[in-house]
Amino acid sequence: MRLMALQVREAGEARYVDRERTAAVIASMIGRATATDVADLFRVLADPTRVSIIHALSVSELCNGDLAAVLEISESAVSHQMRELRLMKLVTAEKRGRMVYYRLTDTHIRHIFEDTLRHVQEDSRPR
Amino acid sequence: MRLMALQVREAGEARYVDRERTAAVIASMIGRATATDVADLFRVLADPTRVSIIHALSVSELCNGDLAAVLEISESAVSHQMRELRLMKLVTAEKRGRMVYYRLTDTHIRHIFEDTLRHVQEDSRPR
DNA sequence: TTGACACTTGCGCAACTATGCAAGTATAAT
DNA sequence: ATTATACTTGCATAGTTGCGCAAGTGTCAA
Repeated sequence: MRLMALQVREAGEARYVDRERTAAVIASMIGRATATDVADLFRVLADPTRVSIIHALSVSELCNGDLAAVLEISESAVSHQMRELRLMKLVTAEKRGRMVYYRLTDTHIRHIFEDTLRHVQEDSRPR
Repeated sequence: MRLMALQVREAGEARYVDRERTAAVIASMIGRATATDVADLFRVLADPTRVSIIHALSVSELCNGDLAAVLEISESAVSHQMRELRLMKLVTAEKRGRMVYYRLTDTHIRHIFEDTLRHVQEDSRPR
């Protein structure tokens, strides 16, 4: 015998809610902190400049000046972004002489990135 | 025999560039349009509210009001975000009566999302 | 030492984003 | 018809972001 509780609208309730469905959702809900952590991670990848930087570094380690030259943007812009990428642990910086060499941190973020790049390139093929 | 062109600094050049390394990077460079496409995709996932919405929809299809109740945010906020998610093809909307039911579009974005959520939850375990 | 080079950083601002509010549309109930 | 419900949307605004500029730090050369 199955419980029939499809839609019990209680009097005085502010808005209609499907209790059966929402109960399951609420049970497996992620916290606001977790949602923010996930969002922060994606946010680092959500800028064309950083996307280009990450792609370039997936080919070779590069110093700040190399990145600026390759991407044709200012060294300041690169430096600002590298700070963010370092803070979010997506790259590591190694100082050699007066240059700073950047390298991708070996995490699965790298795979997510390459995955998505491939996906986007496939999608825009038949255009 | 291997070409030795490690670092040829030309006089009057604005800034030092490692030509050997940058040549390889430039050859496989992605265009600005592609970088923007990738960034846009990540940008949709780069907000805690949208992260929560996507997670909720990965459990069950839900209408606007259900989402507002479950996430404890306004219906307006949900609606604004759903517009974006629809535009970016992450969800599909189906109108039934006066409700609009949202469902995740079945793409690999879904996998990227679940992958990353798992990753973040692992990372924050030993805290 | 003095100077050039490679990079970083604080400030500021233009551009963008998330969402509340209030008005609007579509559907259903009365 | 009127009214309630479920959702959407334009506008306004507080908050955020990317990066130019100019000054600052550390390293090497002369």
